[in-house]
Amino acid sequence: MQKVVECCQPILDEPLARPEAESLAEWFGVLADPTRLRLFSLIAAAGEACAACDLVDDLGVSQPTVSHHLKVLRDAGLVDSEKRGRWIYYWPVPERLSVLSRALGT
Amino acid sequence: MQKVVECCQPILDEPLARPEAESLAEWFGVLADPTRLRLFSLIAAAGEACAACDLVDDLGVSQPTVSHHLKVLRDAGLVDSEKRGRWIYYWPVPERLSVLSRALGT
DNA sequence: CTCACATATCGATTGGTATCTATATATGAT
DNA sequence: ATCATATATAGATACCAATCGATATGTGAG
Repeated sequence: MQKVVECCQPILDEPLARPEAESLAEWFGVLADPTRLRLFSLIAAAGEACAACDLVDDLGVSQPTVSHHLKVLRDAGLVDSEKRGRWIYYWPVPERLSVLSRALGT
Repeated sequence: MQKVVECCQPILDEPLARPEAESLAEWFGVLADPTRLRLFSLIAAAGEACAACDLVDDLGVSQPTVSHHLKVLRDAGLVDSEKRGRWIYYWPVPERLSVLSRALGT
């Protein structure tokens, strides 16, 4: 997720080159886990959320697992976060979804 | 990919339930492989294509690997296919992408 | 200062999947 | 009928990612 390839032509339009395909596949991979999707959706629907406050209980997975998924989401730029006291709050970055949406052709 | 859950509310709108999350994640998983993305993109850009005719050479992976990915794409409903003589032709089913697009919120 | 708690990291396990080679199956051409 | 070729399957390998328990780290409360 480091090197950001300008992503991407709608995949229906012309054959994806290898680097673009790798970039896109990585992004879709972030969304290809049900726990992570629910985590993101919980954050997005709430507007913002913190792990201990809201997320661990709702998801039914362990705290380290939630922590891991939050890191993946943050690294992918799908959420942003801020530390407030002992808690870290997360909120969605919907522009990232738009990029994917566009690649899907809409 | 068997049981088709009515999919899905835009994931920004309200928390995804577990079954919907699993469904969506599975679809994104289909797109989360660079070889498979390029394969789909090649088919879509060409309008239609057959494996031996067009695909194996361009992708640089073995014939069984292409066959495997084509099966995944077909099972997911992202492509449809028809046998003509010795060849099997594939074409894209873009409506499937629209479903994902919509879940992403556009 | 100490304690409780929020979060991150570590190490291990496990399940899945992409890929290959080898081989089987199917089908049209000669 | 035989042969060449398109596709599928089988079995093996290798890698990656999700998860957990245990533990470390950081931070505010009292």
